[in-house]
Amino acid sequence: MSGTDTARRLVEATQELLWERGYVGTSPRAIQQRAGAGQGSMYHHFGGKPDLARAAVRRSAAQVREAADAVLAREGSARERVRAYLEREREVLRGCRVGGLAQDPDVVADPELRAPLAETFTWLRGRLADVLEEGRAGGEFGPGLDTAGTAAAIVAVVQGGYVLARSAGEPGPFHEAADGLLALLDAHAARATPAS
Amino acid sequence: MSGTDTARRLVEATQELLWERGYVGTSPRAIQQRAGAGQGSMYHHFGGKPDLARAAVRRSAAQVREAADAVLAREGSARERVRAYLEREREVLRGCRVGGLAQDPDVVADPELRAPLAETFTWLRGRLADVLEEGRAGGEFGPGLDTAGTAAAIVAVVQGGYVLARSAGEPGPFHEAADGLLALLDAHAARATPAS
DNA sequence: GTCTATATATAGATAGAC
DNA sequence: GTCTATCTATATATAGAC
Repeated sequence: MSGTDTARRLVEATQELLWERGYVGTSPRAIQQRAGAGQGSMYHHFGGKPDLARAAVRRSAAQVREAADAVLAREGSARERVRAYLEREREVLRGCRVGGLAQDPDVVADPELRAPLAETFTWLRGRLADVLEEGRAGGEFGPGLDTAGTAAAIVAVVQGGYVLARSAGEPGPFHEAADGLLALLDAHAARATPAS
Repeated sequence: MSGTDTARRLVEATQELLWERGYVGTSPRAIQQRAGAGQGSMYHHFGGKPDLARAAVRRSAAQVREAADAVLAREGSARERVRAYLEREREVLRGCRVGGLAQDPDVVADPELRAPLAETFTWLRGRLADVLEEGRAGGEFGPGLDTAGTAAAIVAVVQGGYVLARSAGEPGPFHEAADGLLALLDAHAARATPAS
């Protein structure tokens, strides 16, 4: 079972390094050191860096989807669940474990590496669209709300918010963008239920 | 003058490579080959890769600001200028020359490399907020429009739209997010001038 | 200003002992 | 399963000739 444990540690170390340094910035040597595993060990369990990266990216993508679903499945209005999703984000300056990899040309060029990214964002947009649709059906938003487009905008604001925050060196811009989007969504809610 | 020309070609080659492969993925060797310059030439004009990268990032940032201002300074309503900015984007799958660098840890860790990114997005958010403010003053939007927050959301949707598009392998998600945001903004416009 | 030679470190992996 | 030795290529630069 020690072997299985080593394989798991190698994948986890790769996940961390991919998050921090991207694919091109992650070396087999760094993975081995962080996992506390030797070279022979790594090449015994995995075919090499691309093989390890594929396992790591699949796992990170699954974790991101799970974390998002945990927030979106909570009780509350659609507006409240969207707000919770936008404000759930932590460690803004670290960026997104999955979205950050889209910047790497070697990732987008490899179908097996890119697939988990595509699946994650397709799923997330659909999940958010479902939440918005529930809200619209319940009269929370006006009937004209473009649920699919709004869902795509929400996901984009989060991913772009990371870019703005990392560029600024502080998390402020992430929250400004998220709050700005929520305020726009509230205008739609106000139309459905005019203020007293 | 040949030296000046070589220096310019080195900077331009570095700009292209930073856009395509990021900082960590760009080698001095690749820069020299793309610029058609020798090693001695490169190290005569620049102190090394970080020095060259600083010049290249500053130039790319200035070009991005110039291109954005060209669109935002055009004639038309605020809504129309925001739409023009969102739809101006080309070559979506290549991403943003400036925002893409925010993913690189070596870029955000170097104050001189990160500064042009911070300046670009601070300027862009302010420029968009000004456009929205003009629209609000002219009665185009309701008085409750959060111009600064909306501006941040617009910039984030563009940067995040690139992430979604590159993840998907096709530009569709970029445009879906942009259209979704515009539709939300239109709800605010509709409140200012109720539909007949 | 540009060229070629040289130098150290790391990337990424294979081979074979244990 | 893990370890050490070894290997080729590249990253990133410096030195000094021309």
